[in-house]
Amino acid sequence: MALDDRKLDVLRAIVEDYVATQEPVGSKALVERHNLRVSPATVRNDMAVLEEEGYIRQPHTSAGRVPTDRGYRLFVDRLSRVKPLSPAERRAIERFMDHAVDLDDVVHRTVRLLAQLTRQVAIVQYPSLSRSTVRHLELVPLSTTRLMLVMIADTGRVDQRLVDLPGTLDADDVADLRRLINEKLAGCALTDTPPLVEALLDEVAPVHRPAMSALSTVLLETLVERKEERIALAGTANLARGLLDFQGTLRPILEALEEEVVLLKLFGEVEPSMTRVLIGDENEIEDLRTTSVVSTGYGPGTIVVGGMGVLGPTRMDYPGTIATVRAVARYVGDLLAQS
Amino acid sequence: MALDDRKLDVLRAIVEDYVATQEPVGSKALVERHNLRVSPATVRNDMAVLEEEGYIRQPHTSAGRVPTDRGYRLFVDRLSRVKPLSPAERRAIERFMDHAVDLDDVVHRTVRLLAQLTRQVAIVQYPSLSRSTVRHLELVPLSTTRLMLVMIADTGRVDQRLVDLPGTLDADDVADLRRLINEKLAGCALTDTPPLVEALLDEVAPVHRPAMSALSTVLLETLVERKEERIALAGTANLARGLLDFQGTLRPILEALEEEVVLLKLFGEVEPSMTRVLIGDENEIEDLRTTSVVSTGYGPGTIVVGGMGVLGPTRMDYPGTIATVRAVARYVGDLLAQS
DNA sequence: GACTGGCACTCACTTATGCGGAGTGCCAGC
DNA sequence: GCTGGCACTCCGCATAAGTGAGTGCCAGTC
Repeated sequence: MALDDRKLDVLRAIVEDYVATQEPVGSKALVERHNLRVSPATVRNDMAVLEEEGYIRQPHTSAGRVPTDRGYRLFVDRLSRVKPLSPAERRAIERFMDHAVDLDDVVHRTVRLLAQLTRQVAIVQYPSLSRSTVRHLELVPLSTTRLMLVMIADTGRVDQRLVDLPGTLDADDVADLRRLINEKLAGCALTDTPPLVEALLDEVAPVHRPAMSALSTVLLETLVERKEERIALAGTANLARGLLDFQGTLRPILEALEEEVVLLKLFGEVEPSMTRVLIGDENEIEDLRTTSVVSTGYGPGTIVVGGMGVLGPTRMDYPGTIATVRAVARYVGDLLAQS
Repeated sequence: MALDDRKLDVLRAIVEDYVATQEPVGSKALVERHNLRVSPATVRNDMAVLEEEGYIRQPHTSAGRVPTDRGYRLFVDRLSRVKPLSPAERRAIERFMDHAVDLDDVVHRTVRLLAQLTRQVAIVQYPSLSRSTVRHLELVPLSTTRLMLVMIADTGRVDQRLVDLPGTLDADDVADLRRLINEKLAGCALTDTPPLVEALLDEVAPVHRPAMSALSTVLLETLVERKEERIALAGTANLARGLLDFQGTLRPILEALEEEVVLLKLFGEVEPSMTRVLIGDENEIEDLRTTSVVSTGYGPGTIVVGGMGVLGPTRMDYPGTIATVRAVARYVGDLLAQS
């Protein structure tokens, strides 16, 4: 059954009021606050239809109506326009982000900024190794039998690992190895490196085979296997604000948020410059079924190196949140493009 | 007024019962559960004295007694022995920590381990830069006018910063600079470096003065000013478990926990192998006055490179928590000593 | 003097009962 | 198809009464 325009208006009004007041909204209040040009009784009839279709529901008989997940979905898809950010917000983003000194700082600032602007929980994925390329590999001798391998990715991310050598190497040997691995690997996408690393063994002088072998093992681990993608989180205190939203469910939500693996799922398939909205039930993760997630990919230009987003009660200001997430993601993308 | 032994026994019993049940404890229940060899009436008299002295209090007339912060303090100082860890716990520590691959991993595992074992919020400070020494400085040319400075500390911690050069440098120039700064700075305690960095300017060929100047600015920032000490946090979900403990105060606590500056205060003056217990009111931080913090320093051998601890309701199992924090800190210290 | 049993009292917590109000569904009329 | 009117439902809140754990105090005992 098709919903006529007025019914959609009613739904929109219900969502907006409920989001604002957090209280079930009744027909009378509705006509007063929005200038629907009809009487409460008419609105009630519309509401009955909307309820039948599953877009709203009553917490109990003779209470006002509350949007269902399905109702929010319709609202997000068809009834709302993304609100442009206020100049103040734009300025806040610039002011806050422009002081970032390195990647770590960028990520930290981003996540805190998002949490602050949206007043929800913010989640930012560090630029993912698997989507970046090697900028430089550094070998630092710690002793004659021990190296530290430092990998610098083009996103600015730095990873380091210890390498225990089977034999000893002097400074010149290390320099040779350093030159060699950079020659072969610098500039490659991380995902392309494994065969190149294998090939390295043949390039090296026989004396250095064992060392190279130890090194390449660690290289592979660092470059590929170590998928362990990092996540930054902020604003969990905002969950406690809406205590009404999460009656007894706060605990499992906090627990889910501490599991990095779980969070990474949220960004599973972030698409370039696409904002994704996951509402309540739609969430794969059981414990997050009472929440909504607004997420997007980010990165320099059109490339996506990671995801960021916010998580809050299904009762959230979708247009505002979507706008904020997009704006921040774009800004961080530009920042990464510069460096 | 001195408290005789039995009164102390009563206090101990009250603390233990209250910690276990989370409910005000009455005189009758007390004699039943602990074999104090006296009647409830006698216990009541003792309780009256303890209350007068401020060690316990009644939530309301005709309720059982609850320990005050002062009561916990006495308990911790004089009435409890640190519980030895169970073999299972020891094994858990080893099993969990031995898979750590680098410093980041050590810290992450430590904080999660602590949270899990104590069922509280765990806080671990990354090995602090200011207490460590420079192991190696690396310069990586990103373009002819841009370098990445990577500092490796003896604790395994790695920091990086971008350096924009006023002019251009080729690979050999960079190599020269690298050699120079390592010659002068490697092995120094970070706190000792500022004068050495100043001196660097005179050591360098006049052509490279401007470059060195830019570099030394960043060096100073990285080595010293950048006190921004990092913190890892886990187990915030455990706060929600004791919802009874933190009625409306959960939000401010979560907020305080997100402020790294606040957390660092907790470790302000960690002392070597000293476990510090901060109970309720004793905490400097307003919002954390309803919580207790058990913290200790850690590091290789007797050196302290950072702090770790747990935070929970004042109603916590102090002997168990203290034992766990100590054991984990010692284990991590040993781990750092090895590398 | 220290401990005990007894007893009256206090006060949170629970259950029962009543009431007001917001909101609904339905219907007859325009 | 919209509206005003009306009876009905049920939540939320307040008041009232009952229950019980726990106390403070006192007089009595060892």
